[in-house]
Amino acid sequence: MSSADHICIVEDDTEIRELVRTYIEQNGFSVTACEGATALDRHLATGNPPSLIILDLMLPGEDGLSICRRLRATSNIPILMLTAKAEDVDRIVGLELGADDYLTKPFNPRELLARIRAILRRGQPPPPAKGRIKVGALTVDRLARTVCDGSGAEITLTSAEYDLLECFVMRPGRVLNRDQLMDWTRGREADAFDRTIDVQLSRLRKKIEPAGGEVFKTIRGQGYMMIAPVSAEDA
Amino acid sequence: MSSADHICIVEDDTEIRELVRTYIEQNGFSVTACEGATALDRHLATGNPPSLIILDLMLPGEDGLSICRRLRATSNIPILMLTAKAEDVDRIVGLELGADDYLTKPFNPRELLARIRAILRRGQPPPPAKGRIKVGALTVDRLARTVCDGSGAEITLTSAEYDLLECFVMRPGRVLNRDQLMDWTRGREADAFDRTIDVQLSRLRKKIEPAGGEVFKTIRGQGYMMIAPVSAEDA
DNA sequence: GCGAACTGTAACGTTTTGTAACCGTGAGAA
DNA sequence: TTCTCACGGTTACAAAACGTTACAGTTCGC
Repeated sequence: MSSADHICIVEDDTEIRELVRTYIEQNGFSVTACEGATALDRHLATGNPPSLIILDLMLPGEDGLSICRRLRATSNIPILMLTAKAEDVDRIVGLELGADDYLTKPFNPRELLARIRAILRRGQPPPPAKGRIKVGALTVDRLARTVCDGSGAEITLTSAEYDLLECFVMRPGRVLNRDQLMDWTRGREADAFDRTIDVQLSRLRKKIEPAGGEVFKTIRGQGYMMIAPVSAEDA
Repeated sequence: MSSADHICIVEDDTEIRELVRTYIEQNGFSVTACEGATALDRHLATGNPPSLIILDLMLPGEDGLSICRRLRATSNIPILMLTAKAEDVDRIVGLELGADDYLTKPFNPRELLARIRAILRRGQPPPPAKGRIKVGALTVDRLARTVCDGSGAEITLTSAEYDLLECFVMRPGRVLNRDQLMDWTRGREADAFDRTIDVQLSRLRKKIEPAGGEVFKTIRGQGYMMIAPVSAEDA
């Protein structure tokens, strides 16, 4: 989640709206507050889409359900629904319409923040556990355990190299430390001066970065992160 | 994916269970909803295996990880795991216990449907059925215990070679270690420095890979995996 | 009993991997 | 700024795992 994440809140009750705005601004997000559908549309029309929309269910004029349905027809911006009553119908309908999460009022602001973060962390839907995944210019096939470059030619990786790559592919955009990587690839702890992961990552880089551009970023003192954009390949 | 695809959902929370059931039924699947491991086992015992099992990670009694591991010992039915916490994803993907995909709650039903379809489209593991099975360019006839290449010409395998091949055909996409293979083909344990399986697999490769392309992948330190796509041959 | 085919064991060559060593780089201190 | 030092990148080498071949024991049909 970048520090510049922008959140849009659509809520008619001024008090709640400003409360939420203040709270999440204090926590490092930039916020646009909208009173209703019209203001939201105006904001979206600026061509600067938010990372997340918080949408009240009950609104004068066009209600949250309708807005949600309308947004979903054209966009995938995550939506967090607010509902006044914890009625099953609302939950069902809300989720069916494509909201990513919901919260019933009154809610704890920290709960709200936690859910915002959870949604943003999920970010783009995680890659499928099996099947083909695009990583920058590369294509990773989890069934065949192979990697191909942009032209479709296979890049031959050893078992250990592939295992390491897969760790990152399954957790894009996260910093993974050496202990975790050791655990996932070898199933054992890394002792203090173990450089195994560094060496393997060096070997992996040498093979795939000529074809895939910069794939890994080293986070000094912490570990490594895959920065190439990841998406499920649609057949 | 046939229109009669049957899906089994194992989830203790009644609300989510029924929500999912309703949603995927509306989208053309038939559904069996199970409250826990016991109900699932009962359903599987009917001898009418589902095309896919949706499995909640957190269950009272036997949990999802355990069920998944247990199912994988004997079957290839695709499994989609549901987890409440993003951290659990590490357990699912890290522990390699054979789930085909996963989704974190709360999830968007459209996302769920997309993943169900993706898994079924991959058409992963076909029935451990008798009859003819296509393995990449090859055709394996389990009744006659024969293998033919793309042109229909028979590739003569010895008995041990065929047995070994069949182990993989019955469990495509899974890593099989030497102990398992030894047990299934010879019915005995492999002792520490037994290279029997390696030699047989080498002989098998030499015979079938010229005709079938790359069929087996060596997973260093673990065993072998069949990566050629497998499907039941339609008559 | 004989020969051919099959299979397990041992041996040898190749590839992969962990360890150690060396060097470059960047961040913080002086 | 320069110095220092911890950290990470890379290479070299030895050990481990794997692929393959040769050979000898076994089985099976005749």
